[in-house]
Amino acid sequence: MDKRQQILEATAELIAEHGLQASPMSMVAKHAGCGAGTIYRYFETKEELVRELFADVALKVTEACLQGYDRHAGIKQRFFVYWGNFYHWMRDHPQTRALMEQLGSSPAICENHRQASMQCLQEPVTELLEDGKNQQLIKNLPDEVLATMTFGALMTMCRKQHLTPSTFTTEVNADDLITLCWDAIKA
Amino acid sequence: MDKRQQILEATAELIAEHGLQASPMSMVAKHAGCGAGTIYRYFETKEELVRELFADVALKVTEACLQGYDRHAGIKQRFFVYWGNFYHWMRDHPQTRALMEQLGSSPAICENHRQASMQCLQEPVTELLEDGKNQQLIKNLPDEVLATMTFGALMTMCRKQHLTPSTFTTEVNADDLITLCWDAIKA
DNA sequence: AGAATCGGACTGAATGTTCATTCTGCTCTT
DNA sequence: AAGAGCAGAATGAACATTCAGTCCGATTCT
Repeated sequence: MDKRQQILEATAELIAEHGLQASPMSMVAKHAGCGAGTIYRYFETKEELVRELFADVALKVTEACLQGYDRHAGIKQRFFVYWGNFYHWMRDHPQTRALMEQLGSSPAICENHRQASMQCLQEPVTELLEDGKNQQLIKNLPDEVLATMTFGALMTMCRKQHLTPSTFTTEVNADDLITLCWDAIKA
Repeated sequence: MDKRQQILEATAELIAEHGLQASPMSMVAKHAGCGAGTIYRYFETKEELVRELFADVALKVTEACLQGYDRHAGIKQRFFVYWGNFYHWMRDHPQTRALMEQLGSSPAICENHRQASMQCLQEPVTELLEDGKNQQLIKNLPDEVLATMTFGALMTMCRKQHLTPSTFTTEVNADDLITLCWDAIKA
């Protein structure tokens, strides 16, 4: 029974559901099954709690994205595996998605910490894009541009599907989405 | 000297800079050059203020997107004009962008109000996409998918350029971005 | 062994702060 | 001098954080 982990999980659930500003420490405590003071044995402040949570989540997502990812496979296949994993994870874990979005643009986390936490997520993509550009399979634009556009497109799709599923009359096919992204960046 | 407008503008500036939860009414009042009580002559609650602000901003963005947009021009040209306008506006008005993102996923605005406010922004895009699909120029996927992916990609690019301009070593060319999006959705 | 003591982990009421909102009275305008 | 419009202090609720004490397993003492 790892209290620290329990607190992180409780915080994740609450923020995903109610948003950061509507998740008081007292509620986090109740959700985690501990007293309010206990949280402060593990985290200096609410801000630190949130920062650690963000890092924790970024790590989990990275892990998910790399499931079955073979650094030495073809460019296109790697692209589909990585972003397919990303999309599925985000679609199936709306909690994580909401969390990353809440915290991704919240003044509660400074830009440096955010960058650091997301580093691991970016790294494989950068490598992939560089390889692709060398093989002239991918447009010759900065990695950050290609990565950001793909990330943004998929993330936004997941958000929309979660928040207003009613706007999508038919089932959305994951492969169609990744293909869209691939067509966008391919040379 | 329209007080109501001044209050809306002050709110916009503060939320864009500090975020919603860090923009107390007292600060809004100071920024707008009025007393705290005065705000309540124009808006019932903070929530209503924020809701109106969102609607106001969505309208302004729509207007910007339609600059020089000709409903009867070719599909590709319409696409470039509309999303080019969108991108430039969002890039050059980080305040508006931040606002739309803050309020776009804030529990402070209910999903219905959000939908209603964004209606006007979606409408021309839907028409464009339908026409494009009829002419077989555009992938046969639901409008919402195509629109959401484009919107998400560009919006995220603007955010990233604003928050961490340092990640972009070279100047980002707007046309490259729209081309990316066009390649994504074209048949 | 059993009693006595210690000390770290934990609790939740208390504290002080920050806000949204209200209210009292002031200031123009007519 | 009446009334609309406004300012800003006052109010009360919500919250992050603190703290005085409780609990319990381990350690030392008899």
